[in-house]
Amino acid sequence: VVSEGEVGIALFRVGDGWAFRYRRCSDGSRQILDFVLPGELIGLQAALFGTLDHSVASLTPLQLTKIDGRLVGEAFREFPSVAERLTRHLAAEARRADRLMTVIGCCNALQRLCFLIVTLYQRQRQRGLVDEAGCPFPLRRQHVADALGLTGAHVNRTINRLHREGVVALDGNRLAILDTARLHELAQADA
Amino acid sequence: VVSEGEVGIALFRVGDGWAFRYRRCSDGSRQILDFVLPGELIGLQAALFGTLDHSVASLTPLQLTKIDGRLVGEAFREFPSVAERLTRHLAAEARRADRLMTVIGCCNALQRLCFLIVTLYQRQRQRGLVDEAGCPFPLRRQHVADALGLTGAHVNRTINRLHREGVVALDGNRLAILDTARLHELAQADA
DNA sequence: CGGGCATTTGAGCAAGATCAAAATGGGTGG
DNA sequence: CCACCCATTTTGATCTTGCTCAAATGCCCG
Repeated sequence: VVSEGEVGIALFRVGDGWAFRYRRCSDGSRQILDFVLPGELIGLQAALFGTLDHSVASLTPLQLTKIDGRLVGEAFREFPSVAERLTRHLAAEARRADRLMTVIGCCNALQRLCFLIVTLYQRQRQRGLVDEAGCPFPLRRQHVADALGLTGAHVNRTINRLHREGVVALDGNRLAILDTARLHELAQADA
Repeated sequence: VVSEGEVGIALFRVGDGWAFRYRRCSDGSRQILDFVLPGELIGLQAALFGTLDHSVASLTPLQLTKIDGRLVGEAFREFPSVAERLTRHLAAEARRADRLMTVIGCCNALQRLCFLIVTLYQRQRQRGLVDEAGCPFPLRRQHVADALGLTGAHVNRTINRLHREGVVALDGNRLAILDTARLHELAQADA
């Protein structure tokens, strides 16, 4: 719903809703690189480079605020604190990418899944989006699969297993964590 | 030979030699996140955050220049063009991470290997490190495996296959590309 | 009620892992 | 110059995880 393109200096702030950044392989398969949560930015790379080497799509309806990308260049000259914050944001994304890559490269399906659940939960908790009933989780099986380098069928089996064992409950668009200790133990592959 | 730590605001420039950034999983396996070529920086994340969430190790003897990480903070205030260049460097690393993650998540062993060979070759060509006999390639089989999410044994079989088919020659510490067209065709999984 | 999409499930398959052993192949000290 | 040592590469046999493909089920919404 948002963009799939390559060009432009558009920068957006997501006021509300979820999106994700992804790349397609030559065989059509998709790798989801990161999820964009409410309050985060889309297109920072474009503002810096003039091109985006990935695509962005929405997971839920988005409420976007457009920011003129040329302001980014100016920020470096006139608002150093803004520039520094942008740079930190970039570095935080890079850290998430490093962690996800490590999990995809080193871990089995169960560990990957637990990692994704834990990180999405924690990112939402930091923003106060978690309540006692859990938190939003608007991903379909296929999104989970494409984020973790698995197939939808196998993700489904693995989720069901976690459910059967009483670790998490993932129904429709909500996530509830039932056994935090066990979940973290399984996801510990990160740091 | 360099660092494995977590703290410090040290920033280094690699004058000569190769290094790599990596993370370890709980089971001891290693994911190589990126390679650091001559002329590049180590520890930019540390300079921005005060911590590094990955480790760095050398692949060949390194000649390092230490830079005071506090200068980075100052750069934002006083040398906007330097700050902007640092930010671009960070964004370039992020792009490489996105590409590598996509290949690991979506591609088979042969495609992953070709991708790595192509990207390391091209990065060296940009720096004029390639001659008619090929270019340096100081990675052991295990480094290739850990960068691509494979095992050393399987990397070896795949490299031998590429060699047998006359696509590349990887002996000791040098890489020679014999059939550029075929190699790129196999590596096309990127963009 | 019906169409379309997502989830679920099964059976069979295959790419790559695992484990261990054998073969290289430099580098080094004698 | 040679013999030895250690790391790396190479190879084989076997196994497992996760993939593939397809069918069945369920669900939402018009």
